[in-house]
Amino acid sequence: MAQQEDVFKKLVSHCKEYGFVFPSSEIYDGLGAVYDYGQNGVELKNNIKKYWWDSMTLLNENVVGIDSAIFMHPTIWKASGHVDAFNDPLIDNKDSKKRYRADVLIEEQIAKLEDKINKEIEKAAKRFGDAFDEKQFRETNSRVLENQAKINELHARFAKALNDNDLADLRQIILDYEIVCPVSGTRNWTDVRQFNLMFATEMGSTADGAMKVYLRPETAQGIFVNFLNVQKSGRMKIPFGIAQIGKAFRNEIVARQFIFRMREFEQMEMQFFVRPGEELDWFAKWKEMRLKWHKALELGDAKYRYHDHEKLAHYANAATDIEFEMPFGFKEVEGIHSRTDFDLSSHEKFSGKKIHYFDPEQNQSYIPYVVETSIGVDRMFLSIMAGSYCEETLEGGDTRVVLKLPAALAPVKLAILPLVKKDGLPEKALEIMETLKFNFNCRYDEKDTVGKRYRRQDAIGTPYCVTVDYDSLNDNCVTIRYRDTMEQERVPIAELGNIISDKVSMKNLLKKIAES
RNA sequence: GCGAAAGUAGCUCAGUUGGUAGAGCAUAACCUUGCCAAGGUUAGGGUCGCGGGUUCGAGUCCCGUCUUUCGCUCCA
Repeated sequence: MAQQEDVFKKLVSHCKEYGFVFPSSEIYDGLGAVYDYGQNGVELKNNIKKYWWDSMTLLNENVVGIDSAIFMHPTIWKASGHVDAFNDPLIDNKDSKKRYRADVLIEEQIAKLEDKINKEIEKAAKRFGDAFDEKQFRETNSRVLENQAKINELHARFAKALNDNDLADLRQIILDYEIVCPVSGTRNWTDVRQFNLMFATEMGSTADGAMKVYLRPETAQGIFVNFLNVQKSGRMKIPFGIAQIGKAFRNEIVARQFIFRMREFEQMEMQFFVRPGEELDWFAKWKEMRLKWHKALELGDAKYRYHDHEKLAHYANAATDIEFEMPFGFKEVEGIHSRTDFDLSSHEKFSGKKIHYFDPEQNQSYIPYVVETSIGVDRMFLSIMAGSYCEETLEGGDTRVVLKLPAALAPVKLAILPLVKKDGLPEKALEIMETLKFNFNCRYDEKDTVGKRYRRQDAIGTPYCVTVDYDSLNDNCVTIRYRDTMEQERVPIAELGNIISDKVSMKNLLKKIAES
C-alpha cells in the first residue's frame, strides 16, 4: 500500500513535469481541488472525449449528441432533487472528530424515543397478555406519555428549525435533548454549518432584479429538459439515446486525490430512453457495452470490475459502477443507472408541460424510462495515466519511465528525429514532418543524443519515433522505433504515413468494440 | 471543517547553536560523440508559501494565514 501511494505521488509529479496536469493558479499558491490540463494533457483528454463520442454516436445510429448550457433554469434543480439533497446541515463532534448530518442525528433521537415507547408496550403486553389494550396503555402510562410528549415537542421544534433553516436552533435541539456522538459518547459539538454542494451565482446585472442560478452539478438534466426537442426535431423513435460531454460543478466538502475528485469536472453522459418495463434489459446491455469500451484500451482486464449498488438512490431501480484499480484502490470511473421515469415525470410536474412519447408500435403514449451511462472524463484520464505509467529496468541496469498509452489516445503520435544535427539530416527530417503533420500529431526534436530523445518521448507516451540517418539521404528509408518493445524497423519514407495512420487510428479501437 | 505532517530553483533535496542561499537532475547556447538518457564550456532561473513579531541581523525562533498530503466525514 505504501508502495502504491508512492507510485501515485510519482504519477502526480510526472503529470506536472511533462505538461499533463498543473495545479490551478499555482503562482498564487493554488486553488483547492482545481487543476489545469497542460499541453500534453489537453491532447490526451480530447482524444478520450473523441473516443467516447464516436463510440456513442457512430456505433449507435440511434444515439445523437447535444451540448446544453451550463446555466439552467433554477427550478430544474428543484425538480431533480438537487436543491434538497445537496443542502446538508452538518455538525462535528470535537472528541471523535466525526461529522454527522444534524438532521439525521435528530431523526435518530426521535427513533430512539419511539423505541423506548415500543419496549414499554412490549413489556406491558407480555405482562397483561390478552387483556392488554395498547391504545389505553398509550393514553395512561406515565413513561409512555412522557416520551410521547418529548417526541411531539421535538418534532415540532425540529420541523420549525428546518423550515426556518435555523442552524443555531438545530444545534440547540441537539444540546437540549442531550444527543451524544455515537462514537465518543460526548456532547462536545461544533456549530451546525450548511454545506451547499451547488455553486450559485446571480443572473441579471442589477442586484434587485437578479435571479439566483446554479452552475450545474451534473450534465444529465440538460438532456432531460431537451428530450422533446431532440425527439421531435430528430424524429427519434424509442429506444434512442442522447449523449453529451460537458463541465459540471460541485462544491465538495472534501475534494481530494488529485483529479479524481475536483470541484470543476467534466462528464460524458448518455441517457437512453426506453419503453417502461424494458429498462432492465437495456441496463444489462449498456452495462456490458460500457465495460467493453474500457477493456478495448488494453490497460489490463483485471483492472476493471463492476460494483453493483445494493442501496439505490430514490430514482433508480438498478445501478452499477465500473471501477478501475487506481494507485489508491478500486475507484468508480463510470456509473450505469436505471433511472426509471423519475426525471422526466418530475420535470413534467414542475414545468407543467407534458413530456410523453407516443409509441406508434404500441399505439399508446407514455413517459419513457431512462438508462444512464455517466463517466467522469477526469477520472478516465487518471485511470489511463495510472494504467499506462511504467518504470522499467533495462538490460545493463538503466531505467526508463514510459507511458504505455493506447496509441490512439497518445498526445503525440510520432516523433521525427535526425540522428545528428548536421549534414542535411535536420532538413530531411523536417521535410518528412511537413508531409505528415496533416495526418496526425508529430513532433520534431534535434536536441541531445538520440537515446535521450527516445526517453523524452517515452515519458509522454509517444508510440512511434522515426530516426533520419545518413542512409536516409540516399535510400529514402527511416528507422521506426517502437515505444513498448524498443525494437526498430527500417521502412520507406513514402509508406510512413499509411503505416502510422493505421496504427494510431481510433477506427480500429471502435471496430474492436463493435466486433466483440 | 477537525486532527496530523509538510511548504527552499521546473524536479529531488542540503542548509550545522539565527550572520542576507547551495547540489544533482532538468532547461537554453556552443563544441564533441552518433541508434536507446546523464562528455566539455557557458548561461538563465529562488524577495527560502505569504503576513506580522523577537533581534543589530531570520530559510533558521514565535504567532497568524494560505496551500498541499494523509486520516475522519460526505459523495446522484
